[in-house]
This record gives sequence, structure tokens and C-alpha cells, in this order.
Amino acid sequence: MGRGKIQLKRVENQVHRQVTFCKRRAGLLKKAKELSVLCDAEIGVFIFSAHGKLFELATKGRSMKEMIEKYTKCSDQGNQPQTAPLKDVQVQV
Amino acid sequence: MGRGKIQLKRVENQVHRQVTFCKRRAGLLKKAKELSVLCDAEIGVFIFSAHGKLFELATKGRSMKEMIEKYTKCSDQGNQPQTAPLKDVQVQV
DNA sequence: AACTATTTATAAGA
DNA sequence: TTCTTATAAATAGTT
Repeated sequence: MGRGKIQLKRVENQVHRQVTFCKRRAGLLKKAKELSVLCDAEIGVFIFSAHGKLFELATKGRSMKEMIEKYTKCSDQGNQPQTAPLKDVQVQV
Repeated sequence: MGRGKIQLKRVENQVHRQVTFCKRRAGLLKKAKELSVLCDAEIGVFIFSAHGKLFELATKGRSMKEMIEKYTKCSDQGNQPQTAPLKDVQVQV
């Protein structure tokens, strides 16, 4: 989206990369919040910048710590999580 | 995006909600992957559907478990994470 | 930090 | 329900 197509590779110019990071980070968190509200889903997102700075989001009034506990329990119980698909997979919810 | 504006509230029709969940979940994970590649960031995302089904993504070849360990360390070390802003905040990286 | 030209995501519709 | 299309939304490049 924008005046040119993006190449799916690291943005080499450092200033551009920083700007892109800020814009897209905001966009990603917005999308996560929308998905949570629209579809009644609980979502946890954390982002480490290239320099190790942490950004996070946990939806539905939960803390990230709570989300992680829930995640861990769910994984331990052998629920096979849907890993990121290379191509989209349709999975029953 | 689409033929009508969305209301930022739970999609009441169950079929529509399911379709929206599938589409937007795929979109969110795609955006996360793009952000990771473009800006050299490490990103973890997990999503619980309303019925408790888990979907996850961890970028840069890491497992979610590794990501969570890194997150926990980072939080414990007192790095103040950037919580989800109500309005977008600009933070130096 | 604002502004648009464009691309991209997606809500409805077929 | 898979594919299409009109439109909303995100954002790349610019100022």
C-alpha cells in the first residue's frame, strides 16, 4: 500500500526502515485489536525491534503474563497450534 | 476494507464472524511476517478463537517458546514495554 | 509530522 | 463456499 510496491526484504536504508517500523507496528497492533473485537478473540502480540526494544499488546483486558500462561497451558495440553501457514490453511474454529 | 465500512464491534452474525475471523487472522499473520522481514524485528503472535482454538506465529525461525523466554527475560529486566496505546504513540527504537 | 497516490486488505456479492 | 469485485483502509514515497 503506498506509492510503490514493496519488496519483501529488509529495508536497507536505516531511516526508511525506522519509519516503516513505526508505521507498520502501529498498523499491526491496530489490526490485532480489531480482530479481537470483531471476532471475540484473545490476542497477544509482542515485537522486539532490531535493537531489542519491546512492544506488546494483549487484548480483552488481559495482561501479557496471563496470556502467556493461557498459551502455555493450551500448548501443554497437546492442543496442536496452527503454525503460521506458508499458504493460508483453512482450519475449523 | 471492503464494500462497507466496518463497525468496531463484535460481528453478530455467526457465519459472518467466522468468515471475518479467517480472513483477518490470515491478514494479521501476513502483516506480522512482513513487518519482521522488512524491519528485522522478532515478532510473536498468538490468537485464541472465541472457542479456544490456538493459532500462533513466531518469526525469524524461533519457536514461540523461545520468544516467550526472551519476552519474560526482557520484562523481568525492567525494560518498560510499550503497552498498546489507545492512540498511537511514537516511541524511539 | 502531514500529505496523497497507490497498493493492499477485505466486506459483500456472485 | 470458493471466487470475484467494489470499496475501505494502510502505507510508500514525498513535502
